[in-house]
Amino acid sequence: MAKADPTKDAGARTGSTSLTVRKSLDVMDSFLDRPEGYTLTQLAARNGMSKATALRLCATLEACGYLDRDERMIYRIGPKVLRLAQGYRHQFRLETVVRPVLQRLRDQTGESASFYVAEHTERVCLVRENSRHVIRHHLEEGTRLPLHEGVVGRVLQAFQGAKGRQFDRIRADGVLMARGREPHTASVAAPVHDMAGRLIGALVISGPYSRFDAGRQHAAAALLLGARDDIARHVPLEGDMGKPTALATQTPVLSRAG
Amino acid sequence: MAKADPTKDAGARTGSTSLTVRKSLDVMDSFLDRPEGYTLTQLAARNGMSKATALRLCATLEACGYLDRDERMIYRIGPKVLRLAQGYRHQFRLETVVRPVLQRLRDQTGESASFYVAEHTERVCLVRENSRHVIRHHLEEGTRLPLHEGVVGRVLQAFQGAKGRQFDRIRADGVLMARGREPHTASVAAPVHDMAGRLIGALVISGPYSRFDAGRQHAAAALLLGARDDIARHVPLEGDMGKPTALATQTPVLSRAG
DNA sequence: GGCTCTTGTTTCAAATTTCGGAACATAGGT
DNA sequence: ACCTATGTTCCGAAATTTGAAACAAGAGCC
Repeated sequence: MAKADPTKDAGARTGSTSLTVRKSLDVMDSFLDRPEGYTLTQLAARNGMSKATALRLCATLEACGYLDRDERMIYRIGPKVLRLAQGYRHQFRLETVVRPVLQRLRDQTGESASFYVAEHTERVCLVRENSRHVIRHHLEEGTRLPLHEGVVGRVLQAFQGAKGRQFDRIRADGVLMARGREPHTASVAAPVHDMAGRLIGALVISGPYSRFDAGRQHAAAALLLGARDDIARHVPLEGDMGKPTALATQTPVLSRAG
Repeated sequence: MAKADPTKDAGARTGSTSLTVRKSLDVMDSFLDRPEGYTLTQLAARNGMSKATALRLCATLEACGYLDRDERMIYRIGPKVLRLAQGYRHQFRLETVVRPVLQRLRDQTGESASFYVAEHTERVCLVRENSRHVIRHHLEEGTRLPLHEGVVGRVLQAFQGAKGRQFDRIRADGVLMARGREPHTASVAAPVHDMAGRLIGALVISGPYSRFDAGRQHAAAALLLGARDDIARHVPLEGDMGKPTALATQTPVLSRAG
């Protein structure tokens, strides 16, 4: 290679990663900003490589269906991506993406983290990771509570479009921090939407007010927003895999190879 | 490299393609058969490479979001694919995928090729490539005809679920070859579905019966099936980009880069 | 026409990067 | 405790990747 890239080791944590493959994936990523497509020269310039290199990478991506070229020589995202996305949707289960996020939230805050979905006039706790403290806000997965009660309830109602100054405020803030439904508790909740903006459910962190004070609530709120985006990034559009509730009820995936 | 792969030049037509990148894409392709995921050893075995190599490739794909690894170390399709598919849908226009296919069909058969969609009680000729012969079946794009007339009309009705022995037969055959709506013409038509099985429209090849005889019709029918699959592979699921008709009416895409 | 500027493509030798075997760490199963 | 399976790291040999430059082909302009 000609130039020594100072960011070369930035991407490699453990083991090592293939430089060539990384470049080809960077090329693919270019299309996130600009789905309309690029000409070869544009791609080469954007990713800082010679036209010769860009051509070879693009030719490979095109041969495998990951890129497509129209009659004007414009590179576009190829149809193979559609098939992969289909496969993704097929294996997708909300729980498997939500649970690791909740575990991280619980470890970061020390308090209990849960994910709720609205169902008719109730809200269901689909996934939950309880705090490890002895004194904790404890609840079992599957618990159903009235939709109009509690911090999560208000958040879900707000982002279902409920009217009123209280809900306007929640929508404006994007998060809700408040004393909980039960005494001595405090909760921080935020809605989760898919990439198309449809409401999926809500994340909550709950703990005893004596420990989970205003300062920690604010810290939790920031973490919550990151977690929300992380989940949103994994949720496919559409309801062609059933209702969110059904997702958690599906049978476990993973089978052995053949 | 250790082993000399005899299929090495098979994928490289012009210029050359990157072997490393191709391998990494082969890894991605593995997930089309098995969206539930693979363990590292499975992937290495399936693609005939050492675990060390598979690990390096997968690590790169994972670092870029194209693969994901759950707590059991199972590799799955990553969320980046979702975002790319979203970009694909955004730039997708039915016409840009249909027209090249029609051009190829016209060049292969010598006759006129068109793509129709059903709309209420009519069928609309969205895209058309007329034969280059002086004697030809000629029609302009945008022409609207009654849904109940002609070879295409019967095909569209059949795959919209119309009842009757005539339509059962068409559904069973998958193609319809017959004398056309007008005298001295013959047509071969086949339906086009998306990957979820929803009817998109129909492809037709039409010509003067004196030239477009039974033999050539059969040849055309085979080509039609290939073209149908080719289109289907490019059409995203859902109607979240509007009705098919709207797709052709959209303003041209392609703009300059910045 | 002739000229220029752009784009996409091919070639080639230098050298960086990839490759796989083997050794290692860890976990699970018997 | 043993044994097997997995995922991971290391290393030198070897082949691949790389960019510059030259080439072909258009588009635009004077």
